[in-house]
Amino acid sequence: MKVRTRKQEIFYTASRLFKEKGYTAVTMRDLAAAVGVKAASLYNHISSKEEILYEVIMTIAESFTKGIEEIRFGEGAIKDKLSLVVAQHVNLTANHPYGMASLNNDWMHLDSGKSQYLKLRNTYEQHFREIIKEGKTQGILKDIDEEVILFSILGTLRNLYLWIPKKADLDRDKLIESLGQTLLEGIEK
Amino acid sequence: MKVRTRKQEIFYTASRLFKEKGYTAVTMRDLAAAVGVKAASLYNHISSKEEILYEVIMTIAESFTKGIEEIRFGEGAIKDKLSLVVAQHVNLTANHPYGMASLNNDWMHLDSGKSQYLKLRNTYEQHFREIIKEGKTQGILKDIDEEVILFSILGTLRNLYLWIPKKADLDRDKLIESLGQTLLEGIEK
DNA sequence: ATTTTAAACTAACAATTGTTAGTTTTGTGA
DNA sequence: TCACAAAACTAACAATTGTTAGTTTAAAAT
Repeated sequence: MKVRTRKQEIFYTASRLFKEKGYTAVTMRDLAAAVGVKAASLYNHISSKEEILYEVIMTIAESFTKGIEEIRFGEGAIKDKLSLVVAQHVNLTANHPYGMASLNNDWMHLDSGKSQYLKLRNTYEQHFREIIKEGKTQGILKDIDEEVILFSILGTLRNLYLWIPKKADLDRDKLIESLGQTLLEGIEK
Repeated sequence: MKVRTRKQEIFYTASRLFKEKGYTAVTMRDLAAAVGVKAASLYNHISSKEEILYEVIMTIAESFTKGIEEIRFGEGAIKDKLSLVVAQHVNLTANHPYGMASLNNDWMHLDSGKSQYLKLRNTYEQHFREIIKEGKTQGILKDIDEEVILFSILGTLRNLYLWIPKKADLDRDKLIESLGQTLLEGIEK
């Protein structure tokens, strides 16, 4: 995440603080200090605290939904599509290591944007569900409750932001590979 | 979670609110209103807001760590132990549907209790890791990076609190069964 | 060099925060 | 019935919150 303008620096720094303490616990004075400025000065660049949250969350949420849409309607076998979903998650998380925390934990503090966000999330989950359904129809996936499959995979992927930073060593392609294997083929021999 | 005393009612109601909005965003006046009392009255039962968080989190955290310790050092095959870990997670989450949210998202707002909590969590993860290691040593588990296995399973389990309430229909034993299968054997045929 | 614009500052606001002090009500056992 | 303890209340506090107004400094454009 290359930072070009001051406004972007504010968004980025905010997302970092949001991850550490959560949106509500981060004050505008905290943020200002981290940026190296007085609280009031922030308002030369942004219009409200919530605007920051909105920007951080929606940017990522839109990428996710757009991405899975392309995967779902794209070419390729179901197994490959599932691998692509895992890969997209790893990549987006690696690109937005901080923002993912707000996406997961702070979306309820969105005001006007909350319904927008929930709509995107529902759409995302629906696309994912359809991919799984098709896999079951084709007889490629086991006959396990769809919701269990969906939330099992999604559960792991949603937590990626917590340990991707810690596992910087494990390179990205290896992670995509082994995580995909774990989630799709299981861990038992 | 049967509530017996007013104090327990406060803890329980608080954990419910904490799940909805997060610890920081819940005010003592919010909590008081939900309990049907004025904010100051809460202090006849508790000594601080943080005490509530501490109680909610530590009760559950201790159950987890104690539980996995028994599993790890108990009898039985590794595969069964892994299933037991999944089962314990489902059961504890079902028994503490709200508190799990704080355990996951609000522990950083613990003051004196934070290091205690982190110690419990590390111990938990370490026991889990050892079970996985033994599985690999015995040749029962695939040769996938331990950390990937650990956090993949744990990632899913940590999110259980978000959808167990929504899937009240899927009965508990079925959930343990299908979730265990998904996590351990994978979803591909 | 001068004007204009962008971005920092200081000071303050009204509202909200967790918490305390002191008082009144409620319920229980003697 | 009375006394006592538990638990509610009102009122207020000091600190902190997001935000605004007005001003000064720095940078860019003319």
